[in-house]
This record gives sequence, C-alpha cells and structure tokens, in this order.
Amino acid sequence: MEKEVIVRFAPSPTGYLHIGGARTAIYNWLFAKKTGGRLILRIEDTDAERSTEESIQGIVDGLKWLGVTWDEDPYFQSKFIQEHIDAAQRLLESGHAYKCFCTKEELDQKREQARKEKGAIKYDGTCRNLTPEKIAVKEKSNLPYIIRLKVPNGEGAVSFRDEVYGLIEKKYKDIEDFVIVRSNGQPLYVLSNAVDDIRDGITHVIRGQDGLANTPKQLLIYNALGADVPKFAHMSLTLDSKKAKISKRRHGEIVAVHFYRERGFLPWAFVNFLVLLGWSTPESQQIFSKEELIDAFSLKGINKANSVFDVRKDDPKFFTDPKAISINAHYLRNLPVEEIEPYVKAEFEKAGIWDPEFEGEKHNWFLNTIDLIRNRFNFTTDFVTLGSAYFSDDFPIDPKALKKNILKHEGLKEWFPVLADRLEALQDFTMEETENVVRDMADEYEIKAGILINGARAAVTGQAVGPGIFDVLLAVGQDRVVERLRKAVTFFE
RNA sequence: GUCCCCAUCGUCUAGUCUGGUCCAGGACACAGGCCUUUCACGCCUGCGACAGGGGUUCAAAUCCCCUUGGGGACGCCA
Repeated sequence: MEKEVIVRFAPSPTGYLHIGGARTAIYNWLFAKKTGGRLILRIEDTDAERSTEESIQGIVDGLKWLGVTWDEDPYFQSKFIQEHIDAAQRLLESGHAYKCFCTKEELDQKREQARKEKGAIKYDGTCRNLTPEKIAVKEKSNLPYIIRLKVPNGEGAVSFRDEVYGLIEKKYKDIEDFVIVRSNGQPLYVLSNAVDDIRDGITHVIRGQDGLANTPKQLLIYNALGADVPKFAHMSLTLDSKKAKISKRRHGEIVAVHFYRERGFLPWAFVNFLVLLGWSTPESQQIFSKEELIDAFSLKGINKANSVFDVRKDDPKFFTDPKAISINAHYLRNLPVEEIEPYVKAEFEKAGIWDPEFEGEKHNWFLNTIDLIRNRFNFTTDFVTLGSAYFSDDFPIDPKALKKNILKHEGLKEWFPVLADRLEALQDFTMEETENVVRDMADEYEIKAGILINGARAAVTGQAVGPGIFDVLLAVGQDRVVERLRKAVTFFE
C-alpha cells in the first residue's frame, strides 16, 4: 500500500501572508486533497527576533480566508528546539559533524577575501582538520564554537529527482561544511527544518524554488541521520514586472493577501488566479470549481519557469494584475447569487448600511437586485460604492453623469416632475407600464426617449451606467424613483 | 565571483519527455465590429511569440552544443 501523503506549509511569522506564501500553501493543500493526504501547518518561529504573534494571526487568517485548510493544530517549531539540538549532538557523536571554533570575524574576513579574489565563497575547513589534542585544548578553555556538518570529500555528488525540475545534482566540492548550530547553542533552519520534516513524516516537500539550493544540504542531513528522504517538488517563483522576486519589503501590500480581501476579491477567485501563476493543465483551463481544481491538480503541471505577477504601478486602469481582476469579475458575475450574498453582506456591514430586512422581508428583492447590478461589477466593494443607490437613499452622484445626462438637457428641469407625476400615478409599477410612460412622454414632448432614460438613470442611481432603466426603476421602487426624480430639478439650481 | 535553475504572444500559459497533425492553440489585456436607452456582459474579427547562432534529421518550438538574457542560492535569517 502507498504511504499516506503528508505535506506541510511552514511559514516563518515575520509579516503578513503574501502571495508567494499563499501560492505555496495552496499547492500543498491541493496536493493533500488530491492524494487524500494530510496538510500540516508548521509555524517556523525560531527566529525570536523577528517572529510576532500578530504575524502568526495574520497568516492563519489569510489561509482561512483563502479556504486553505490544514489537518491538525498548527505546530510551532520553537517547541522542538531540544530535538534539533539532540540531533546535532548525535551528528557530532557519529562523526558527521564537528565543532568549529573560528570566530565570526575570522569568517567574515575570509569571505570578504574570497569575494575580492573572485573565488568561491566557501568555508575552508580549518576546524575540520583539527587534531583531537587541539580540540581538547580549545574545549578546555571554553572557547565558543558552532557545529558544522561534515560534507563528504571527493568526487561524489548529492543528487535527487525533483518532481518539477527533474534530476538535480550538486557536487560535494561545491557544498561547504555548513553551520547547523549557532555558538549560542541554537539550531539553524537547515537543521531544524529537516529534523521536523523527519519527525512529522513529511512525504513531499513542496516549496519555492529558492529552497532548491538548500535541498542538497538537507539531503546530507537526512543521510547522516539515517532517515528516509521525502520527495521534493520545487515550485517556480513569482516575480514582479521587473523580474525580481516579490517580497513584502519591496512591494508592500500589493503582494499581501489581506489587501485583496479588502479590495473586494472573492477568496476562491483569488485562489483560482494564484494557482494559475505557474501551474496549468494540458487544456489550459482557466476557471475551476474547487472540486475541478483538486481533481485536475498535479505536480507535473507546475511550470519550471518563473512567472510574473503583472502589477503595473500607477496604472490608472488596473490596480493589480488584470487577469486577477478578470477572474474575480467572472466569479462575481457567474456564481449563484446566494454564494456571493455573504460577501456582499460583509461589505454592507463594513460600510454601516446593512439592513436586517435584506435577509428578512426584502430577501428576494435583495438577491434580485444583486443579480441585476453585478454584471457591471468587478469587486464585492462595488456594491457599496457604485451600487449604493439601490440600497440606500444616501448615495453620491457621479459628476460625469450629472453633466452628461442631466445638465446638458435644460428641458429635464421641466420633464423630471412630469415624469415623476406620471410614474406616481401608475397602478401597476411594472416594466411594461413604466416603459409605456416613458415612451409616450417622449413622443408627446417630441424628444428622444434616450434623454429621459439616461436622465432618469442619473437621477435615480447617480450613475451614467447601469442595467436597463426599467429594471432599475423596478429595483429602486416606485416611491423612491418618484422622489428622486422630483429632487433632481435641484441640480439645475 | 562560484554553484544551481530557467527561456513560446505585453502578461499567464498549451505544445517540448514520446521530432511531422504547429506558417504554434487558449486566457487576460489591447483594437475594431455586432447587440443596445447608457455602460457592461455576450458573440465575431483583428493585433501579437518559438531569445540568437550552430548542429543532428527527409523533417525541430520540440533532441544536442554554444552565446545571450533572466532568476535563485552562496548568513552563527527562515
């Protein structure tokens, strides 16, 4: 029987969840779902200096919002430090590692030297060759030391078959005796991470390609510890439009998951967008339901080349990657209304214009209205900005609409009240009846129906664009329409 | 500087392993058109790429080599 798949997402809590991390989490999650395996969330918080509680919460919130679920309570790497230290001790005893008494200053100097001479930057092995006597002397005088892994000498190489990149080979001579324990006794990431993966029984390490260079070192640790090695799948990185790796420091919130949440993205739409950044199916399918995506997912579909997150700073039309917006718009417009309702509600609550009747008495009307106006929207936030006139009497009038559809036609000063009277007089406020009123009036006054229609749209919704006017009138309702038309003459004052 | 990785439309990509069906397909963006009371949606059309050079082969986006370009790693960070 095949071993159960166990994967992990192991972020270091030094900031918010950004799209690179989210993408890694999503691929791991998808792989776990696809294989019926488990996903572990492991917070790598051993850098006490930079790890914060706030950041942990931010990452958890971000993952939850995206819908990425994990299978056990989050693990905290800091709880297992003793295990890492013990592992280092074993490595020391088995001769796979050694104490190095070189000081930081000496090492910095050697590194600088190597850089100057344009040679390889690599530890020279000074302490590897210390005689037992010399070691004893140094130990006796309580000199601080770090622990380095002893990389095999000779012509060999570490090699492994990456699930994405294929055969990767690194010669021993190109790997330095890397540090696994600091002089203060604390283990380093390269060790902790491997020890944790061994303990947690991780079967597949799915991580960014920036971890590729670490893999041979970790393989050496696995071997020295006598552990089975997991499979590795390195994912291509996400770069910015200048082809630099995206990072919190350089890009700010445009790469933060929470930013997209605040800007009115539907979580699944964002997942759909992110998953397409560096992964595809043979058919190049673009839109996936959750079930479809899990079904279609495969490590083989991960692209080897890095991809560009196409944010164009200062683009007046797109505040982020146009494709992300288009996918979001697609979901916003095509999902069953009931599915977007909760997100719309959240926006209303945030804006302080939520009315409990929207899910009581007015529920049907509420859903129909969302359905009516969403076709022109890209974000859930649009419902409270562009769509406020449908749900509240306090709505702004777009200056362009005012100018083009109202003020341009002096006659409306006279026509609006007439139209208001006639609409008010209607027994049946229906599409048919309202249309008759408008068209008859246009004939009577010998004006184009469009003038009345576009003027009414601007007066009733504050906007120059929107659904067909008779739908709008019905959605807004007879009383409000009449009131707004009458009030519109004040625009001419 | 050393090592590792990568290279198809502006962007995301299919096709590369298993050469011919590819004068390279899809999506987004862009341009034009249809529809129309507005704006969208939708539909149609267009623009647009195999980084360059050598091989191998009857045949190369696909295989090999070189060049160029890009990315990543080289911490007592994770």
